[in-house]
Amino acid sequence: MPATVLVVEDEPAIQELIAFNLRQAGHIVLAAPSAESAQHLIKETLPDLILLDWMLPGMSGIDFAKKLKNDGYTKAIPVIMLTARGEEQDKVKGLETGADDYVTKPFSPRELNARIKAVLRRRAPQMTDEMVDVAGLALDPVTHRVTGNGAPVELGPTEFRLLHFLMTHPERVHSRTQLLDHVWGNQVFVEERTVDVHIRRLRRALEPTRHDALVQTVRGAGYRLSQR
Amino acid sequence: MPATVLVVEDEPAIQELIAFNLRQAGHIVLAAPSAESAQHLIKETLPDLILLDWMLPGMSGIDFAKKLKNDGYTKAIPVIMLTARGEEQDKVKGLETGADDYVTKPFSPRELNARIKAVLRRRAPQMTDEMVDVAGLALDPVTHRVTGNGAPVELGPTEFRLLHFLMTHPERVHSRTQLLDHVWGNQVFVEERTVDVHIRRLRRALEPTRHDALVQTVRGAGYRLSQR
DNA sequence: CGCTACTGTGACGTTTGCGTGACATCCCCG
DNA sequence: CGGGGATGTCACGCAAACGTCACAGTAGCG
Repeated sequence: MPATVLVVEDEPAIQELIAFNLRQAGHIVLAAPSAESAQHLIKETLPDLILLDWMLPGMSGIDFAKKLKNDGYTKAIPVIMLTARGEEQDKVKGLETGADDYVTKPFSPRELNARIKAVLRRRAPQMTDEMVDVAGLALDPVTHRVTGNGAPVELGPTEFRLLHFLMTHPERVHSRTQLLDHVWGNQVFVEERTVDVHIRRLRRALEPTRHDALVQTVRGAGYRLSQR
Repeated sequence: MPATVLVVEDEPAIQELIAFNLRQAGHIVLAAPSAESAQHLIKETLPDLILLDWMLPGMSGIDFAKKLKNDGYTKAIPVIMLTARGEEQDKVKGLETGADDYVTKPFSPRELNARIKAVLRRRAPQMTDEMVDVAGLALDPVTHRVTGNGAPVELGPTEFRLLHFLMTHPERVHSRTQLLDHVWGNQVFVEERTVDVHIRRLRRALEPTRHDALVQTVRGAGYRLSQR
């Protein structure tokens, strides 16, 4: 899970250290030496997380966090405070301002990464998890099981997501592009023909119970899941 | 009797205080500062109990409780309200919304723990302390013993909690993240792959009685305890 | 009836996720 | 303080899953 992280830190040495570790962990790192430059970057790039130094020149980290809160950003963007001392008072203050967590310097890279992961995890959206049933074909996102007239159906992860999407949007024709967006995620680049192959694999898995007929091809347009 | 408790409280100081006491009492604590984040956590982790602040930013505790009731959650998950004043009116309102108990701030840790114990006992007699049995694999939380077809099974503490959680939530697929939340508690920061290793150790311990086949891998999703 | 554009299908090389053993560290108890 | 169990992390290897291609098959149209 690569994330875009904005590091607001005036000390170049620490800045570099943090950035290096984050990049090692696969994150995309944006750096801002001051609160002012940070504000611009936030508006422009909407990072997934902000690492905010407790002490900043001009405007203190705590004031900056308050400002972010007023602007409505902290609701969307988690903030982790970096503080030099581990005093309880600082912790409480930091959390009061809307920070989601805090880390005391010096910190280990592992701890920082772990906390970042944990904070991001809390914000991650989730998909609907209700059972879907179409013409005897049943899919349960919770148990991750698919049955055709009661008999178990074996599917790979991608086939599962593909079927889930089709079943939650039946009758409607989906272009290959749309399917790539919804099933693969719009950040990935894969050939459109890849969809064909997965449709094929899905159909094959549904063959034993004749449910493969539900997956219909609409020439020149895409695919559709019929309800009958 | 360890239980998973979700604390919905926006005040960090009180949040910390409650969490500390609950962990002392052996509970696993999940924290949410707002109603929104709480909703996500509830769906993800299905806590055994919810401690709900009366006053919350954005949505009041009472509204949130109503929402939970409409979603059908309060039938399964007990709710204890935290209210600042002990006025009779609040109590009535709170209980009307489906809360199972209420505690007035400030409260003593002892009182809170007692009420938690009472609510869990009253509301969910089968949940925490009862024996669990799945396909000849029996786990007794009270004696802390596990047997496969009568033969004793040796487990470490973590493996025991892991198996207990899986057995009390069978069939359902749990992501590594969810397992970390439930079995480890979200205050610890460990790698997700650690779950794999403990699954491995659990399987090895269950091998002699062939019960290791119950612990199934769902590629790209997580793990599941099959009932067959 | 034949041409063309589009889709089905099998095969193949690559990637990714998971299982597994080994190792370092921590913590408890003697 | 030292020894042993429990735990977290790492590295390696394998197998499932994936994406892509080539070619066969089919539908639609003039």
